[in-house]
Amino acid sequence: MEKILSALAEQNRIKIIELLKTKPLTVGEIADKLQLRQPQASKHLKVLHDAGIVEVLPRANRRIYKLRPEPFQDLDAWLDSFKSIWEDRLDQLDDYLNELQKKERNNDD
Amino acid sequence: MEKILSALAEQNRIKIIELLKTKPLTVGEIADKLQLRQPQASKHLKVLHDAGIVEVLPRANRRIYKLRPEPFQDLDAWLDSFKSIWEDRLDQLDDYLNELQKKERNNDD
DNA sequence: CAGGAATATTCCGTCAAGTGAATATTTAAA
DNA sequence: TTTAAATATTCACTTGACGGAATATTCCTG
Repeated sequence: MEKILSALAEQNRIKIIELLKTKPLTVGEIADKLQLRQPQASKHLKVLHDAGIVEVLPRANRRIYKLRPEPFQDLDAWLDSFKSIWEDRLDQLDDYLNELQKKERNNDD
Repeated sequence: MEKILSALAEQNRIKIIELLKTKPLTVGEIADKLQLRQPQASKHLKVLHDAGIVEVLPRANRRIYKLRPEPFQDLDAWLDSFKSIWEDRLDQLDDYLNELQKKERNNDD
């Protein structure tokens, strides 16, 4: 999970994947649309590629980059495990405070 | 989105929020469970707090940290906007390749 | 009010990541 | 086979983030 999150935790790369959300694009097109120099675009795409977030389709001397669904599905599944916190978090806090008080009472013995 | 992702993109902080998923905890408890020194725990919690991922409840000289649901909801909503890629991405690629070929044919004129 | 527990902050050193510029690589085309 | 286009890689530089150690702060308790 850290690898995916790290790869996504950068402004330019966020913009890149939001671009690719619409459709696959070549390096040059990405650099153009985001006002990036070509080497920077390639570097960011390499980070995304190493994290498995994009894949490459060579086509002549172009490289078409497109999103891979897996990391997004992984993230989604991971996030699911946090969904409980916006359902029953008040109960959790109550439980915890009660527990704390119990400990403190025990210490008084 | 970058702020949230950056805050989450670190192993120790991932572990912290996974701990807090169960219930709120104090700094000392978090440091204990994760084998972190207290200052490091405090620092990571500060990063999470600055990103709005956790909130603090002072209770005497303890600080109880708990997850805030909002950033997770935000992330979830953001991820939703990518769901299409694992539904109709093949069509997208087809479209794109057709488009590319059309451009190339035009260049031949 | 002195002492101790819990937590936060600061300082320092190190290392990873980002940018820019230059260059290498690959492929198509003349 | 030389040239040009598209992309990747390397190098040098700078900055930000992390860890460790020490210290400051806050609050409770005797």
